[in-house]
Amino acid sequence: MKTGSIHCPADARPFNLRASVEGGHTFRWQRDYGAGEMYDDTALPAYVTVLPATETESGSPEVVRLRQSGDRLYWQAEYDMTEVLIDHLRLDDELDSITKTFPDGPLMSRAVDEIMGLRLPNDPIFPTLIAFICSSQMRVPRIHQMQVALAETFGTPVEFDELTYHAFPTPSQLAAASEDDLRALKLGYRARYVKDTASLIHTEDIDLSQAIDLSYDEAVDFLQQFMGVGAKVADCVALYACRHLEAVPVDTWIQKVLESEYPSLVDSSYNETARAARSHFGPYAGYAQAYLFAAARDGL
DNA sequence: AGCCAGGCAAGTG
DNA sequence: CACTTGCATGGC
Repeated sequence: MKTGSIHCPADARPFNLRASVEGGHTFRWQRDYGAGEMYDDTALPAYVTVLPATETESGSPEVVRLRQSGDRLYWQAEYDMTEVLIDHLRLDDELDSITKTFPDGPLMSRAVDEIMGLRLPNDPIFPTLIAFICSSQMRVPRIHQMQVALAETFGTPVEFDELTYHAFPTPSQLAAASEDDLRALKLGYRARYVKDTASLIHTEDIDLSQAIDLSYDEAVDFLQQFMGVGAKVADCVALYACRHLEAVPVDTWIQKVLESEYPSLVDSSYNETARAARSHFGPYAGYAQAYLFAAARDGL
């Protein structure tokens, strides 16, 4: 096992790992109570994820543990994860410059003050697509719980530091599950959507990574071909996995924020409201959305 | 007990 | 196109 640390570049500070991985933007990280030695000098939790085989040098799923101490991130893995983590956690994003592009407003100012350091993820597309299909009419902790159940039931086990972790299932592994198998994991009516989406991607051998190279509009159209993916879920996947930072997913929380703080942006149709929000919040509108979402959920 | 949660698909007018 | 309805589950 290798260990190492990353110091955020001066122009990319600050960083808030907890806000970034527990805020509902990614469902891939779990608190890791097995990482005893990572708790030596701090009360902050350690986290663990399993990178999909498609994202690793080895071509196999790889475990990564992470803990923050000040501006430094400590990691444990089988090989050097510096570049992978800089990419996945967007550590090169210059948050000061990004937040300066947000329009002024009392709620926005409070949100940036309180939650500064939140970074959007660059997550793998398939797990993100499934997670946000599961997100419909669900609360953040239960969405996370479903992803853990999917990984532990259908994902490839990976040994690390004498413990067993599980990668998120591949399209092939999920396509092999029956709808009843998925309902047993308490996915409810989303079970059919997950089954259909995994099966389509597997049988047609669809390359999801093309959504990164498409324009935002094209990416959203591409993503909505999948069962259970409407405008809002497509916006989430575009933002959190396809690097389209202008996407503004308008969920019930953001809808309430817009109604109270930005009423002129609200329209009866989702697409018109989201378009108005993209236009108003600028090139990093997705980041603005993330700060407003966190502020709303924190009751600011 | 009822309402709501990071909505969506299918049906109708 | 706009609007309505059914859908699983669990916490408050």
